[in-house]
Amino acid sequence: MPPTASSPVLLTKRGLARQQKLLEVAERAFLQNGYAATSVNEIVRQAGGSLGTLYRQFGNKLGLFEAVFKKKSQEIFAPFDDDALWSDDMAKSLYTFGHTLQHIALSADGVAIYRLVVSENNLDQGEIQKIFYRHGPQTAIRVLARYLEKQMKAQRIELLNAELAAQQFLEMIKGPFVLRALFGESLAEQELETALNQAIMLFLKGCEKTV
Amino acid sequence: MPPTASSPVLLTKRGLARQQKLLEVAERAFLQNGYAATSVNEIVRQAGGSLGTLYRQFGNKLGLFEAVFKKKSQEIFAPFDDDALWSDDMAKSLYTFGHTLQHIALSADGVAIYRLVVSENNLDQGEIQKIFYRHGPQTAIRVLARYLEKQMKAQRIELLNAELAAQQFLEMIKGPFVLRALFGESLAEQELETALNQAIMLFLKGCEKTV
DNA sequence: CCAAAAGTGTAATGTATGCTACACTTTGTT
DNA sequence: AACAAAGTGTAGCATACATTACACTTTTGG
Repeated sequence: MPPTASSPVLLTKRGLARQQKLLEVAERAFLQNGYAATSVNEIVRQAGGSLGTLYRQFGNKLGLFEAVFKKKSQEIFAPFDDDALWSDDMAKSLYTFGHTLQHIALSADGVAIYRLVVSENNLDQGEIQKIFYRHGPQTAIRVLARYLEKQMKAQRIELLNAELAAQQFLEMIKGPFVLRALFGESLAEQELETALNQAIMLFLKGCEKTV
Repeated sequence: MPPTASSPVLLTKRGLARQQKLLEVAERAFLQNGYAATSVNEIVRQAGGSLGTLYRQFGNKLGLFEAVFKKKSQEIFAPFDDDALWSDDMAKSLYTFGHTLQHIALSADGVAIYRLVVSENNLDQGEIQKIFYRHGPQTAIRVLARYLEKQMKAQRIELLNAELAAQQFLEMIKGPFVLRALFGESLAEQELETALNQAIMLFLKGCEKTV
């Protein structure tokens, strides 16, 4: 019987310590090797404790994965709850937002999570992935889209579709690098900078109001 | 001993037929389920013939995968050998190029191959993936980049980096949809159209020469 | 302080996998 | 015709995996 909200598992001090250690080891394993290639026995061997504890706490392998996955995707996208980056200086706002996003999306953990999302979409009929998508990228997109809509209403720019434009901006600054990051190439900071600057230039000139 | 160029396997008529059937079945299996989740025994069961034949012809599972993978990625990116799409009407050229690319990259086979590339990069130290990247996306990028460079030399546009701009254009028109396509959502033609039009608008206005 | 629950350790179960072995039949070449 | 190579079918090997079982010790709450 997997643990649920209606029948939670009571943890001792030791059990809690074990749970955290399990999550920590499991995170490293899943991010490094993916879901299928990760062995539950190996996780327990590294984390200490017992197989029974893992199964009592997480139900099964998928339960453990979900726990790791939700925790990690929330951590990764936390920086976007900050509304302080936005001003009426569009170039500056786009720069700080873009710079943050680049370094999140292209970090080791970022690409590892991306690989998980793309790889394992037959686990829960893709439900886990959709949860990630809504908590993660979609949040970032929405923040930017709202900002762009405000600038549209203020007659400073014109666009066919603000939400789409937000996605397109994101893709311009990270898209060209994700495969390379996945292949393990190290990206020069200057490359990211150039992509960001060119994206901002194209974007601002491209949608400025032509009176 | 896996078959190589220096010691090829001689095929009978029956053997050739079996090879093609094996490739056909294996392609479907790999694209659908990925590398690890595909069973060699199951492939033989569906294709007919014998396990021994498969191993004599392809050496091992990875050899079969390579054969399928190279064949399929060449097929997919074949349309870009055509130079006839390019004229000095930039909007029109970008539109036809972009439309083609969208429908290749977001097709069922396109996203399936993409998933393989992202998922299984620990097989051959990622060599297979790099081969794909150079044969596939990089070809498309280069064609567009050359065109943009020509337009730059003709003083019609200005850019920091033509190759990068080409990648960014590609990402603008396909990036927002790849995850959704991977999740199995069906994309309305009109959405793609909007993305393409907005990308062209942003791009052309964004880099036009300001005299 | 004492039952009940939680944690531990190890072993076992069942299943699926890639791959090899082998005895046999079919095919191609001289 | 005959000989070697290629194809077939089945059976089996070795291994790895998730999951369960069980006998035992530790912790917790009344």
